[in-house]
Amino acid sequence: MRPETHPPCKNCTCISTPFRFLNQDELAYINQNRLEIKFKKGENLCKQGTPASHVIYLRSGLIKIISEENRGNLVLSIETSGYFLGLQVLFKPQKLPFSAVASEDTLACLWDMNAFAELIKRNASFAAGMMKQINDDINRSYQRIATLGLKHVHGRLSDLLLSLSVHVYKSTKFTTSLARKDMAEITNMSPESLSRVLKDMKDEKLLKVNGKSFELIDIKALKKME
Amino acid sequence: MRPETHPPCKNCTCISTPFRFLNQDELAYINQNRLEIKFKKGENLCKQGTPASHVIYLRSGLIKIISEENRGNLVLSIETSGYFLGLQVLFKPQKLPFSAVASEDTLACLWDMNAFAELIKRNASFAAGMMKQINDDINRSYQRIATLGLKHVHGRLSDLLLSLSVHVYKSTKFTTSLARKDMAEITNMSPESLSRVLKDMKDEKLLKVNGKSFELIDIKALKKME
DNA sequence: TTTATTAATTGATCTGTATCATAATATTAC
DNA sequence: GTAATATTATGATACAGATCAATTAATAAA
Repeated sequence: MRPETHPPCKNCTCISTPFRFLNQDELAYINQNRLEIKFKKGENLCKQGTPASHVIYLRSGLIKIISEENRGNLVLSIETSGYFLGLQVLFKPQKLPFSAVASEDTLACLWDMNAFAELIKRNASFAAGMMKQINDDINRSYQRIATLGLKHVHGRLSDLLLSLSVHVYKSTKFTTSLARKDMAEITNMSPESLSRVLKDMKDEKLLKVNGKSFELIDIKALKKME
Repeated sequence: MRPETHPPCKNCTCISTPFRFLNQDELAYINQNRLEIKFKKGENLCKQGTPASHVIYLRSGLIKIISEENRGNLVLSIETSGYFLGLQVLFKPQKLPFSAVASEDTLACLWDMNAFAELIKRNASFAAGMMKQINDDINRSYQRIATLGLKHVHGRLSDLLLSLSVHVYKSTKFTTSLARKDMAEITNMSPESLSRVLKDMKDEKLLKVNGKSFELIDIKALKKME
């Protein structure tokens, strides 16, 4: 990862986020504690077990948040531009309970976590805005618990494809940087199962696949998959 | 559920929570918007699909937060006294994405959610304190994703027993109100599997069981279960 | 108490998905 | 271009855990 030249926070696109509640002084303060970093595909944005040092705003790219356990790793969520990574551990001084890894090249802003926490304690509107962000997280994480706990491989893959379509690539037709192995990891199934399920879906004309290019055809049926 | 007589917030035990950051006026304000309710075992504290109306503080008892899906219900978490239910949907005006059901008789304080949100937007320390509560939630929910996704039945039951021991009953020896069926639901396995796994654990002398009374013997081994 | 009802256990079988093995395809190196 | 390597797909088998069926134990009712 390497530093970049960058516009100050007050001119940044992320101003559309809870940052809009900050005044000029506060923006200047947080900008002083900011780094802009490019993470290459495969690089860690943060590492489980280390202390949290920054709140990381994703300007572009794709990351996975993973839990590293004895039995293996499990993808907790995938996130793309507009995401604030690290809010989950604000005011929790322990070691990070998760890692984050770039699934494709990712451009990010890093703010010192203490400075960030300071702003939250000074500006309640900013705090409320960030709380909303965290609540998006927790609700998606609840959704993921339900998906992993209740749905079979077909339903889990449907969920991923719909999520990529709606939240990441914003089109029913998209080309992903994710390998089959990555998709298998995210859906918590073996790559072999992923191949088979994808074949089933092609056969049932729910979608078209060509390598890493996907086109979702029967969205309604995909949503109903269990 | 029925109303109860109660001391005002300023004299309440929950004053040890982020409520300590509230001044007398703020405490009076939130107390005006408070109800104290007893939920009987089996009753809903809130229902998925309805609008969120209150933040609910658990003073005693045990509840489960569940996601109700086509395929069935899945337990997202179990919570006991000291828990704030509903923070997850603060500033998110949509319908509740989960239900909460009392697993045993539960005594709770309900605050009007709008009044609660108002306080957060006025008092940043209170906001930060509540953010910490939410972050406890999200981290436990990450943990649950990992458990459900990676561990087999033995590991999942170990996790439940350890969690009951540490967080709920605060002893290695406890008598639970949960039926086997409840425990099976929480660990996302069939009641038959639960019986078998429990038998295995007894045979391996990891714990003692007598009806609903448990004594955890080999904690270290239980923690290692996968 | 005895009976009725529900909850928990145990056994037999079935099923979804992982794993292992192999083949086909795509990508990279030369 | 061809060879080497990595990725993806397909087939055969194995296994964890669900489901179905039957039994036993516990609780509630008479």
